[in-house]
Amino acid sequence: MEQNNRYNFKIVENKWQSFWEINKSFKTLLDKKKKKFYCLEMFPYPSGKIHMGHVRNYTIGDVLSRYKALQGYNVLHPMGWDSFGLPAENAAKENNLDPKDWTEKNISIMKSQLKRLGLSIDWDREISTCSEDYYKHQQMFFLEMYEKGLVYRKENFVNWDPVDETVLANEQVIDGKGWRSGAIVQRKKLNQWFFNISKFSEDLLADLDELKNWPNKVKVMQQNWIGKSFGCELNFKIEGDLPIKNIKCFTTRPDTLFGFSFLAISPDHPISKHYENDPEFIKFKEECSKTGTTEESLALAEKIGFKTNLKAINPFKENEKVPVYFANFVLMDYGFGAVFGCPGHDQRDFDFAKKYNLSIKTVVKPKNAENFEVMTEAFSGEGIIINSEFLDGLEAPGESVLKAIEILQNRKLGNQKINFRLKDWGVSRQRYWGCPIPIAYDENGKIKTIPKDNLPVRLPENINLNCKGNPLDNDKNWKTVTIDGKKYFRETDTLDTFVDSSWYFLRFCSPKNSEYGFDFDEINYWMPVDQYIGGIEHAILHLLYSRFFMRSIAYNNDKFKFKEPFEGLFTQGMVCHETYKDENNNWLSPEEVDTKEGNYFTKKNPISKVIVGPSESMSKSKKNVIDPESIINNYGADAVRFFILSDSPPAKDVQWSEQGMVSAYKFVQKFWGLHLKIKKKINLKNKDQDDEILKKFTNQLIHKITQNLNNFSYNVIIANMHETYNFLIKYLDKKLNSEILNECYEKILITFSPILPHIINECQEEMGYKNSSFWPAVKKEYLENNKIDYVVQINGKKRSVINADKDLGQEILFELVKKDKLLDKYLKNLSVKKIIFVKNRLMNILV
RNA sequence: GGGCGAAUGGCGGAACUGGUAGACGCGUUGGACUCAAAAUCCAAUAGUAGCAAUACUGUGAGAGUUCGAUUCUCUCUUUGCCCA
Repeated sequence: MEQNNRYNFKIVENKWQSFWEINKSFKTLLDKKKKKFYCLEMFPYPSGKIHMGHVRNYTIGDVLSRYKALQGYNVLHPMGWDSFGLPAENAAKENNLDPKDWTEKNISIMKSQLKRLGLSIDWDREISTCSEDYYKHQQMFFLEMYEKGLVYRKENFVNWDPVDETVLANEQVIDGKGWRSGAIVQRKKLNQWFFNISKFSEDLLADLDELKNWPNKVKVMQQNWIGKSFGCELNFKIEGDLPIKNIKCFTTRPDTLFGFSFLAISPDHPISKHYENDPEFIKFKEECSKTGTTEESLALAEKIGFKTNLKAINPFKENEKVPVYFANFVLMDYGFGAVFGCPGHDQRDFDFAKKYNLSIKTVVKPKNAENFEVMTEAFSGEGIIINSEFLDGLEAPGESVLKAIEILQNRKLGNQKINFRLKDWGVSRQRYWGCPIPIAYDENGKIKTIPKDNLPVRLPENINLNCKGNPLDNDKNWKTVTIDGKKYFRETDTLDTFVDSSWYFLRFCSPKNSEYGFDFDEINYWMPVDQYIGGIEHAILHLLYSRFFMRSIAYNNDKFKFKEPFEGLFTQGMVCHETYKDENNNWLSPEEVDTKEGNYFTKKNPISKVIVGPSESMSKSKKNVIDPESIINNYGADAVRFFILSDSPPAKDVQWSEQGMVSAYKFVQKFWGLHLKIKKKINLKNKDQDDEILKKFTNQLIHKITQNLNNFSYNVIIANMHETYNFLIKYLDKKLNSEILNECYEKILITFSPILPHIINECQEEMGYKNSSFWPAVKKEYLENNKIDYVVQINGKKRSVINADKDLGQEILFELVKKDKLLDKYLKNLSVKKIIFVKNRLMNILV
């Protein structure tokens, strides 16, 4: 029965997906004889369903994995689940479920969705961070790091949501309010666990240079985040009514000390204990605690201060004494919690000085300015030092800073110092659904590590989540533990989920190892990740934490043969869609919107108009999402893969387009038609003539696709595929040599297979191609043409194209130029002044 | 304010180390097939002038280097991201 030649993707895709699953086609084993390639995409959070961002991310990785496998690499391409985290806990609360059940259900849905994309994943290596098999190793790492002194506990300020009674991450604080409760966030001091990431500041910064296959943008972002600054530690002498002799402070601009007009210290500075009982100060501190802890919120908040009776002495001018203020814009954990105020040349200090009527001195002037004075705003640009005695005339901040430090050091008033912005990583979260911290406390609060044999510290089951504060803290039964016959209380904070994702790439190398998180033989073979692929939003935190984590577990351990976890990084753009709102300003999903002749209407109410907003990255809150599942159902995985790669380079955002999707679908259908035609032609067994044109086309195609794969120009590969179709469908009308066609077609199919694995496998099977597992080599002789289109320019303008033999000399080509009728009118009656000749390319004649 | 990028037809984008700008796709227009529509196929498609051959203009704006610049340099505009 002839099925009108239509390609049934449902049958074919299902057939090959089952084939891959049954045959474990993508299972990888350590094989030291083979060159390895570790391709990793950022693993998803199991939020319910996959979204288009996942489709794009995993398609890009899959194309690369399949290509590398065809090139003969032993490819590791695993997938897992970043499955601890707040959404599970919140969903469980709302629906009275167990976070574990909710998570596992989502995983099973998303796993089947990913399988339907036809990804070449070794599912035997699947891991899930919320499973005991995973987090028990993480607890082990925690204890090892604790032993090495890389983990510690200290009191620190956090964003506290007084309604939900929980700590909020900075990004969960929106306009100073809790993202869920809407309560005004407070600064609260809590005992927290910290990873000593700052110990590696210098190393993390310096090694960025080694990461040759990282986007420069990401390296710059990490550089800024680590924030190395060169400056000086000052020890101000203090006079006043308190038993305080000195206050330490860090500054990058000691050259502006002659503009010193106040000393600002953090409200949390140790000195504050002398004001604990002062009602005015308590009021002030309360006011300060309303400001968040982010640098941004501090920068935007109004500068307020509390004046002490202390005076700080200017180290350069012993007789000059300035007031000391507590100020809300000074953070305790940067520098020493104190900054010297130079209002003339720092905007924050300027604002503060204006408010409290402090003097504003000009000590730097722009290079070419005369009689310069700071008036309405601080001048923080480069310039020349003035009004500063021995520093006058120096270029600021270059030589002036060095000179100032030199003098301060000579006078024993300060020391050169490198300061980092990077702060230690607070990993405590007052949450249930996370990895328990393997620590307990005795009755006096003394720390007791849980013995390694007692790991894992399991999360309790059937817990009441609808309590205030941390559910683990409320579970008295779980909380108490007996170790060596003695009673202890467990740490009830769990680890930040960024810890989970800081080593999962190691776990993929040895996913089943129950003794330890990984096997050294295996990680030293597979690691580092050759190509890591994910969104730019993780440019700083996740990538920096992972780099830190690698260093910390390899600290004092020489078994690691690599240092950086990710050799290559690729950050893909987002998938965008127009946004829609109805007349009442409610977001509308694309399915609710109808379009007629360029006008948009809601489907429910065809009279009401739709307001079309800009195209933005797909997000549930704006409802501008397209569900991958229904798209795969309608068009098939191959077509979805083809479309998601087609319109934009992978590094840039891509615009979702229904028409583009349809066109991708049509391509798959058209290709099947082409395949049937080719098959017929090959069966004709016509062997009469040679076919250099087809050979040349095929070789050039392989060359182009190979290059485009190497450059992540996947959108251009899609164009190459269209070109191939356009070429072949016409070319088939000619009389062809079946053998050559067969040979070329086999190669063409291989080059298409990373993008369209299902239909290409089907074609290959139909043709009986058995040796399709190697990426075809290019025959160089076909890359260069025997005939060349020489461009002829007159005075730099293209006037004609002459098709002639390759490697022609200038004289011979010029003879051809003279015969060219198109060029007659330009050359007639004019003398040739000069000829520029580029071999095999062009001739530019100046007349 | 500082740092890093980006800007090419109606749209997404292509162009190897400076050498035919606009590949490929979408959209649009015209045509074929059809009672009709969809689908499919064919053709055209940067702008201006022209029946046409063709000519001129054209890669955010302006300058520069060069025989020749989307590509290199400088200034500016707009815009995105990161940091403050």
